[in-house]
Amino acid sequence: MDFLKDSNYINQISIECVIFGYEEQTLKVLISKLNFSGDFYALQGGFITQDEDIDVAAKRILLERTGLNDIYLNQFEVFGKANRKRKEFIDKLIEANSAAYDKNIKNSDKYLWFTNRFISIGYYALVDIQKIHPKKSEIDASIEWHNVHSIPDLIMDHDEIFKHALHHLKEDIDKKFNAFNLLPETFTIKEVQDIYETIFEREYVRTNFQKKILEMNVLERLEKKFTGAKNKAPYLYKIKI
Amino acid sequence: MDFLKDSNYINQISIECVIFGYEEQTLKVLISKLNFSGDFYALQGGFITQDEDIDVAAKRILLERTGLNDIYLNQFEVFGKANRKRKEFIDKLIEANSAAYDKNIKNSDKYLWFTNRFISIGYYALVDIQKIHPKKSEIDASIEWHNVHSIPDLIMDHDEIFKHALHHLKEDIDKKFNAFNLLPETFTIKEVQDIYETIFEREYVRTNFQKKILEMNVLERLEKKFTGAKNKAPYLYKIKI
DNA sequence: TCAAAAGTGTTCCTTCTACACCCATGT
DNA sequence: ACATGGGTGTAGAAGGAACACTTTTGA
Repeated sequence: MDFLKDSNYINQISIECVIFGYEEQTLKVLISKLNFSGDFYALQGGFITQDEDIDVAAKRILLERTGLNDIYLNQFEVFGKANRKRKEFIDKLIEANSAAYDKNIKNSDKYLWFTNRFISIGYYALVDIQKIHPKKSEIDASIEWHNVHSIPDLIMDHDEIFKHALHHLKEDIDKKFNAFNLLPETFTIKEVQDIYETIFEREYVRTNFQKKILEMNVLERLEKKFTGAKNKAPYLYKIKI
Repeated sequence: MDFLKDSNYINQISIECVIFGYEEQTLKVLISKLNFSGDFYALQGGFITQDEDIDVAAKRILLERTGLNDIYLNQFEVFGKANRKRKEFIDKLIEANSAAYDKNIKNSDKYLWFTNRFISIGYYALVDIQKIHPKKSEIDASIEWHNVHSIPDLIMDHDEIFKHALHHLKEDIDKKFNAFNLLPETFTIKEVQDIYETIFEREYVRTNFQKKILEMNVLERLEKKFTGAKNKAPYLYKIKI
């Protein structure tokens, strides 16, 4: 936790990123297991330095965890209840790891900084799982993709933040044409349909779905994709610039 | 500006409220003229105390300015550019009011606190203009309703905040059925139509508009409203609980 | 009984949905 | 040739827009 020394973070504000990825008909979210005894799972969070736009801070956090710079990102909500403190969680963590900490930790600057009331700005990100190699931060024991339907209990109000992120994703997806960000640069309509069916947990009629997507007029048709399967090769598409 | 002494505000976070009202076919916004030489106009802002939910802080700010407690409120966006500082504005203000301040003000705690970088949480509120009597805060010279099409230049990025608020209002209005909050408890469909036509700057066919609103199924029909006009009395409606 | 505005019903047109049909591909 | 899945066209259903018609009110 020595990163506090070097940096010049704004007090009492954090960013929480809900990073969504898609793979094998499954919508997934990137969750860290913290590097302490006890099962502590968390979203990807971080802080904002004094000379950093909040959007830039969010991108930095994403870069640290995914290695990618140009990730699709959406600020969706601020979580600002007065009782939003890490105190309860940090105390539990210290208790579960009592061997590692001396008794005076609760008087330390770090402890006070961390257990203060925090306001969190929620972002959700959409990434192509194939393109990234999740990299744990210094406080993570591991960082892994979890099916959105089977995530572990998360610390603090991260469960709520996650649920709200998913809700906003569903609301935005047709308005902002952003589902394509879950796919590689080029993709077939079928792949888009799979994503929609996964996210909205319903089926779409193939032929109508095709029209709906193409009528959005945001895709550019490229060459055909020959997969070796014994059927007509589908066209590849990419997002129009 | 002595309020800083008493309170225990969170540093570097503020709330900015865009308060919309409706009157005489006009959408209006409540803007303060600050109590200093030079024409400084601003949205309704404030800070968050350490033990206060952000939504509660926004409500408190609204209560201070309008006297109303149960105002419709929507958090719509966070403004967090690194260069969001009041410094430029405060310096201009001090210059325009140099007689009132001694040379050392720029070393004062107040000056440092205020000119720091701030992250603002944007809320918009919808109120019935008839119900409130705008009350200026201690730094206001006056507080007045302005037609959204002719607001004065605002300080800092308040122009941008206002524009984004209006944009979000338009997006939300059908989704959240919130236009009714601009009206008294009971109202006629015609009054709702006037609001829609004002906000979206287009006309609606009366008969179809009536159906659209009633089919939302959020209104309860009450008795008729006899105005004395020589025409059929329209029904009054109120929002279903 | 007339003018003005509210409320209801009907027709027309656009859009969405379901499905039939044809096309390309590899075995 | 044929099984498989992609792409296009079309008829029917649903939803929205335009407008005619009826009702209510006060003069």
